Amino acid sequence: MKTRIKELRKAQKLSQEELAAAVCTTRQTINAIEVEKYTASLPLAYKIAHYFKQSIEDVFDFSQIEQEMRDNV
Amino acid sequence: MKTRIKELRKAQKLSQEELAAAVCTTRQTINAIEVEKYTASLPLAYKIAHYFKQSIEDVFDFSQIEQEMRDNV
DNA sequence: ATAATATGTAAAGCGAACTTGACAAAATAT
DNA sequence: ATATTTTGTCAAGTTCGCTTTACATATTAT
Repeated sequence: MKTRIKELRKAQKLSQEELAAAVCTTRQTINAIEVEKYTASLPLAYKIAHYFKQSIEDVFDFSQIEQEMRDNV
Repeated sequence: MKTRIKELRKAQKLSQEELAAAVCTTRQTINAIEVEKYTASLPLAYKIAHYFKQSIEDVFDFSQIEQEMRDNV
């Protein structure tokens, strides 16, 4: 799933490790989410979005899911 | 995690099975989320919230997570 | 140029999210 | 009262999110 995490993180000049610490997870988890290796859990998605003072919908891109629902997959 | 799913579902007079079909999952999964047996994934949370034309933050209750972050757990 | 920091990735392992099939109890309809 | 629908739950199995450890490469600082 595409996200704006890298963009928001860079804007604050934070490393993956610093963001990880801020949301109580590991650098590898942040990296995996940024490079779309897997999708964040709901609680982690909330922590990340909230850290950047944004809504989950603003940080995570659900257009593919909407597409799936349109296609009734 | 507490949610407003049951409340929203009842307001529309939907069964768990009907909601499940609408968001492409199973009755058991909807039930498990309603009775807080486990937490929805991010994509499923989006589908459910979107189905009710609400934001994820409006349907799912993150107050416990905010509490944890305050307590720095 | 070299040291330090940041990023990408991989493997092994654990628990959580989800599925399918099934059964019983509760609620609703006839 | 009885049939139907709805809800709760359980067990077994699969996949996914996440952690830890580790190593290699890339970027930045001195």
